[in-house]
Parts: sequence; structure tokens; C-alpha cells
Amino acid sequence: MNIGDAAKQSGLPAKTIRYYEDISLVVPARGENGYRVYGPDDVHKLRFVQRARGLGFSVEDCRALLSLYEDENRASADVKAIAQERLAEIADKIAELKAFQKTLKHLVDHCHGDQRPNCPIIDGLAGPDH
Amino acid sequence: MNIGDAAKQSGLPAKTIRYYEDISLVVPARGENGYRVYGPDDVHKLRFVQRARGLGFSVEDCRALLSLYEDENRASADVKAIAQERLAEIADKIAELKAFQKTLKHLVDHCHGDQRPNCPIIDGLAGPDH
DNA sequence: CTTGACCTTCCAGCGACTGGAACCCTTATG
DNA sequence: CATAAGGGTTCCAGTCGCTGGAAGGTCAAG
Repeated sequence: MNIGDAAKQSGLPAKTIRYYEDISLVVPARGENGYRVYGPDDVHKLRFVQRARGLGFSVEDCRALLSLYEDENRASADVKAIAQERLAEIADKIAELKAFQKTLKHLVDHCHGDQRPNCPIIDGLAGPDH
Repeated sequence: MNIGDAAKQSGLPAKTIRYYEDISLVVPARGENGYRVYGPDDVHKLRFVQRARGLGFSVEDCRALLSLYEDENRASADVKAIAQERLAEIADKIAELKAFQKTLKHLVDHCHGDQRPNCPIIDGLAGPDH
């Protein structure tokens, strides 16, 4: 199948699929005419990557996960380790965002939001000693 | 003051400060020798940007906030609007991450994490029909 | 034969820096 | 006075994960 169909089947834009070949993530065969030819296995891999990216795994994580996906003798512990690392990153990011949220919400709540210049948000950003 | 001191005072790396000049965010004067010269106002602005970036505002948001910071006749409503947009983005991002977290945690909880190849995480990423 | 949809390659750009090379300026010390 | 250290300057390239666009090749239908 050509790249357009692979795109439909995998849910990835053709551009992205070409990019994945560029970085040797999913490398298809080539037809006589130079067109990329995707077999069922390639499409499975693309879908796999699509889902993993959708869960926020980095492309490098996807590369590692793909090679485990393909490895009949993988240890599930290796997969779990990657996923747990990602979970930790997610938790960190959520904590960071919640801290932003708290600070910002506090500032917003104290701002009148009218036509006057006085603004606790600006004051907060300018710093404690202003 | 030179860029190194401005860096210390603002908490920003010198490279970043040069970059901010490049994009016309905070543009210092120049001395005879071609060195950047930062006055107190410049340092205030740099610190302002440092804090705003620290709360996750984009550089373009910072540009808008800076111009309001400098505008004696600003309406606090304008500041509040920017902050509220950012709050909405933060909330969206948190929701997205929590969704990732939920799915991933579910998969991780069901994975033995041993030396055997069977792995619900891989299966989950491969898709429902595999 | 032409149209249009597909495919190809390559180059550039996003955001927000960051690293490095190659070079200039200033200050302290032998 | 020479020199070395520790500033400063510019410009170019790379990060990550695509995405857009230009210029052209291929293919199936009318």
C-alpha cells in the first residue's frame, strides 16, 4: 500500500510517516517507481507509534517500545520501566502546572480587571519588592 | 552594567538575554566598545520576563505583558485577560496529562514486569484488535 | 491528451533557547 | 610591556517533532 493509505490506516499524516522513515523509525520498502510501499507490519508499527505518541511518549521512547514490540523474547519488565519513567515525568509536569495554576489563579482572583491601571498580576510578576 | 551582571541580577543566562535582544523583547543600550549596557529599567524588565516565563507564559505573552507593565495607562482588564487565557491553557494541559496518566497507570498496573514477554502495555499500544 | 490526484525530494520554519567557534576588550600580574 | 584570564562580541548549528511549500515525477480516468 502507498503512503496515503498507510496514513489513513494509521491515523498519521503522510508527512509524519515520511519523517519517521527519515529518522529510521518505520522504514518501508520501495516500489519500482520509487514509491514507498507499506505492508501490514509497517502499518501495525505506525499505529503502535501513533498510540504511544498519543500517550505522550517521546519518539525515542517509541523507538525503544517498538523494538520491544517486535522482540518475541522481550522482558515485560523493560516495557514497564519505560512506562513508569513516563508516568513519573507526567506526574512532575502535572505538579509543575498545578503550581503555576495556583500562583496565577491567586493573582487573577485579586485583579479587578477594569479600566484602571492598578494590577496585582503585573505587581506579582514585577516581583516582591516593587 | 554589562550582560554578565544583568544575568546575575535577573536570574537569566546571558545567552537568553542576548536572545531576548534578538527578538526585540528587551533591547539594551550599547557602550563605546560595543558591549551591551543594561540599566535598572532593563534589569526590571528582564526579571519581569523571567518571572512570567517561570509561570509558563509564552515569550509573546511576555511581550504583551511587558508592554502593559510599561504602560502607565493600562487597563488591568487587559492583563487579566492574558492571565486567564494562560490559566485555561494550563487547565487543558493538566486534563490532557491526567488522561495520559490514567491510561498509562492502568496499563502499568496490569503488567507483571518480569522476564516474560507477555505485556499488557505493549498490547494496549498495539491496539484493541491485537 | 490532459486533468487531477497522488507520489517524490529538498529546504525552511516553528518556540525558546543552547552550544560552540572565532574573535575583541579589559584588567591584573610577572 | 607581554601575557593570561575572564569578560564581551558575532554568527552558525542543533535541539524536538513535525509541518508547509516548491518543483517535479507517476498514474488512472475521461
